[in-house]
Amino acid sequence: MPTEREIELFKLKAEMCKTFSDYKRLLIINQLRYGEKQVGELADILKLPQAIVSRQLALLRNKGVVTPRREGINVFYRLTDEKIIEACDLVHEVLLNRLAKNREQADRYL
Amino acid sequence: MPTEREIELFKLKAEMCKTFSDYKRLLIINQLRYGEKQVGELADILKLPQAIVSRQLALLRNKGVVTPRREGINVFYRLTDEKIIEACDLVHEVLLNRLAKNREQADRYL
DNA sequence: CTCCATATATATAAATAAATATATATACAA
DNA sequence: TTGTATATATATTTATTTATATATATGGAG
Repeated sequence: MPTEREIELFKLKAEMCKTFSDYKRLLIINQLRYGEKQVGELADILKLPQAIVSRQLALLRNKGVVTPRREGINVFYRLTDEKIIEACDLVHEVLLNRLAKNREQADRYL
Repeated sequence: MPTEREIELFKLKAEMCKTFSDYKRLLIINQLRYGEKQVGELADILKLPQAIVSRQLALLRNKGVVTPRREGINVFYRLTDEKIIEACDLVHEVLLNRLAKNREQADRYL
């Protein structure tokens, strides 16, 4: 049985993972892979309304996933920790493995 | 701008990440770190009702995160891919970094 | 300094999805 | 058929997403 403290940590982890549970946020994170980008720039690239991008960035920001930097009228966002990309890439691999397995399974019925 | 196919992949990734966005499911995943466990065993260890554990396992199973193995009356669950643990550990590190930063920040105001 | 334009953030309401508790169903072995 | 382990259904509560509108922050012109 986990201790209270462990449970608290798992709750924090769950909250961080929750920020990865929306594809638009994953798209945003992916855009920040190679460096910082402005809010409007993200909205343009992803063809999403500014308010949506800003809202999602706020969520990511509150959970410490991204960090803003204001430069005059613009705000640049970057990933707070590069390990976030590593984690996303691992999930990508797991997903591909799973899809490959499904494919195999499907093939057996052809 | 991402392609339709890319967006589909990100949606699948988001769905998988969504399974990590609940602390009970993270507790379950953590229990499976070193090998398979039965449903009732998990319920006992985590002090959760059987129906809840079974339901959460069903979610994880549907997204390919865990795999069941029936042995008579019992069902053993294991992680489908060990990379899941690596990903969770990365999130753990990111979280610790973040907490450390907050601590630093807090210290500056003491 | 005031007014305006631009970039970003937030508030709110409506729609949608998820979690929980409780009850019930299924699967298997004796 | 009975007991044990696991799974599912449903209703209720609670949280999340989206769209729309509005607010704030900053820099520049006059």
